[in-house]
Amino acid sequence: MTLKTSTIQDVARAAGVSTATVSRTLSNPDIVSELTKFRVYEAVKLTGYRINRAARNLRTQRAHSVLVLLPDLANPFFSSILEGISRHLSSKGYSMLIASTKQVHGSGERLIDYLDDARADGMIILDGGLDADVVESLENNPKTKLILFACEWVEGKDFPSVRSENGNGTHAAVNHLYSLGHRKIAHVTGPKGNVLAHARKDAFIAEVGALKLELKSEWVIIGDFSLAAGCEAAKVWIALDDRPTAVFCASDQLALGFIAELSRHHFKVPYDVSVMGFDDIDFAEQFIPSLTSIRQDRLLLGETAASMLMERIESPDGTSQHHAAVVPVSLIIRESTAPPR
Amino acid sequence: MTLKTSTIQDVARAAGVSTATVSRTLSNPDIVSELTKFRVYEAVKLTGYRINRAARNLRTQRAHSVLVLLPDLANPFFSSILEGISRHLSSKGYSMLIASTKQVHGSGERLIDYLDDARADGMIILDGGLDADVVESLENNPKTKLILFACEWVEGKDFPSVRSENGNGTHAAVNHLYSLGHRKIAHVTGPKGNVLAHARKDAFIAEVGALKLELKSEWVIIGDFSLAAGCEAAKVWIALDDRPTAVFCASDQLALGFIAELSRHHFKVPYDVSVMGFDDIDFAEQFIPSLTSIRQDRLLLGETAASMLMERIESPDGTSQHHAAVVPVSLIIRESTAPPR
DNA sequence: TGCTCAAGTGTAATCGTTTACATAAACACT
DNA sequence: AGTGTTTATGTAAACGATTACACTTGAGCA
Repeated sequence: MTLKTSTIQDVARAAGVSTATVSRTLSNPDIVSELTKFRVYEAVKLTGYRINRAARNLRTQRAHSVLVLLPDLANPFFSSILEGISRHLSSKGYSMLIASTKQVHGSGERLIDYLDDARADGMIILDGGLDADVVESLENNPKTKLILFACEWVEGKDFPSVRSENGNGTHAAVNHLYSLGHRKIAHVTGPKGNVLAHARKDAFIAEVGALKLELKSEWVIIGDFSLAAGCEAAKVWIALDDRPTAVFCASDQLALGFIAELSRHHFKVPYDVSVMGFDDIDFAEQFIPSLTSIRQDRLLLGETAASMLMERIESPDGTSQHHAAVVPVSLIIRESTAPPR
Repeated sequence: MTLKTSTIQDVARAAGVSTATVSRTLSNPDIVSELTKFRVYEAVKLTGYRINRAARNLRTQRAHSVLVLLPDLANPFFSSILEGISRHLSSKGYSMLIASTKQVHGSGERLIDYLDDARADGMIILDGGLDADVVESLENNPKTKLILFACEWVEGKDFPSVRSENGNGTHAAVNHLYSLGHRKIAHVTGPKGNVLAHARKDAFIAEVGALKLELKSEWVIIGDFSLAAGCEAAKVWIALDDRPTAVFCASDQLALGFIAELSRHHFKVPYDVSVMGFDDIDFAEQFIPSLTSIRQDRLLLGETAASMLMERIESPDGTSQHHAAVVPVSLIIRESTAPPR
């Protein structure tokens, strides 16, 4: 075990060739003769050579890594997306850097620094709720082409993005409830200002309109995607004079909180009211009752995001690049929805 | 918006000083005169200079980043730990690289490469279930001092580590059930071969022995930390002739699956049986019934791990380093436990 | 005055790669 | 033989920072 790791010079010496040849053998073997290749490989084995990435990164002007930005690291919703991103990146020899927008902001760092200081070649942002000035700084940077939004996006801005079919999902949800016989359907929304919340709410209202269903304004309950907001929404529902027979929640967490709170007040799902969510998180299946939901393919979403970004990183002049991708969702029917009483 | 980012040379020129002075101003301002400092800062502003990390990393022989290895990226259990790690790292100007042991292994890469090729200065491993040959390669590397296990660890090996008080937690759990009046207590374990599962099981058996409680061998049910295993364990419990009145599960997911399955068979928790978990994940509070559990402070665990590792990275010769840390746990009493009928 | 010392700055080597350019050998063709 | 082309390799200049060392001042002091 040598303490000093060996360099390309050591390999060159051991193989009796120049460093250029070693480098070529390792990164572009086709242009090197068989005999030389053999010698170099042997020398690599002998010396235990590992390429020094810092040196390569400096010389190639590439960090060989991508930054993923989450609104909040502690939110389990993102873990599968990360898995998808990571899979694609590591298959291309790239590493995945992670940070939370909150934290970066709090520490006085600027997001764009990651690109400007050559720490990352591109970034995937999973947070549509960035401050306007931050978004502007991202837009005006020369490397703005290397920024991609996944899952969420920024309304009115033209960043490349990958998202789930929020409209189609909402369509499927409302129609599922409709076809069960529900005619009075409520909606619990995500947080005000969140693009997903708005997209789903708008789609909900459009869909209910298309089916010519009654929709009282108090049947659209403002929430924030969390369990706690689901509990609050349940209290609101309970207090209604004219209660909808079905509730479509903008997230599974909302739906689970909703059901939990109802249960504390001795309402039974789906007997007293049908409830469904959006996302199909792991717990949706195990909850009692198990939750009808719209499944987002978070793994695919992550993989798509990574592959779109890699395409941009590797094609220098942005020719024929995909600008937006939409990942399909599917309706998963479980126990929490049933025909109205 | 210049396309080419400016270098330290540009700043030096703009400030009318040498690159050495610019570098000193930025990294060691105390030794530079006030006037020069002012000039350099102005020049930095003027040029929009951002340090190039690749160049610095090469010159300083530091990656200024740490690798965190998870067994499985899609497991939400780890997200708070990551948050804790990330907080500490970014406060020190370090970045967080993430990979999953599965994936690294699958791609034919070796874990130790991250250290050997200067991609990371150290690593935090959250997976005690590495293959023996992988562990050996980590042990025999000259940089082995820069590897730290968090949460889980490898039995019989002497890597630095941070973990929760698994013994104390188990003690608190069993005594909570005992003090409610339970005398027949079952345990659903984590997966065979997992260090946490073993630690908790051993502590459970010891504790039950200390209280001189009866313990039939079929009251220790082998699980694997998952919701699904919890369901299976419930079926086993139902089939017992002599059913324990309380069940201590080695994870919250197990406990929730256990309760869900019982409910499908019309058993009521805590009326028919008390159930508790370990971890205190977010859902524990919202589940119906809400779950009594042992809370692990995952944020603190992450922060502690990061700070121990940073200490090792920054002290070159390993003087007076902490080798192991234990993070306290606490008993959170909720609805899923009650006196036996 | 002459000497020492400290403070502040500049010069240039260095980190370990990649790659443009030069060179040399081998081959094909007239 | 002379020429052009291809293939394989070497030489050396980058990439953009940090830092050991040398140098220039001016102050302090006998």
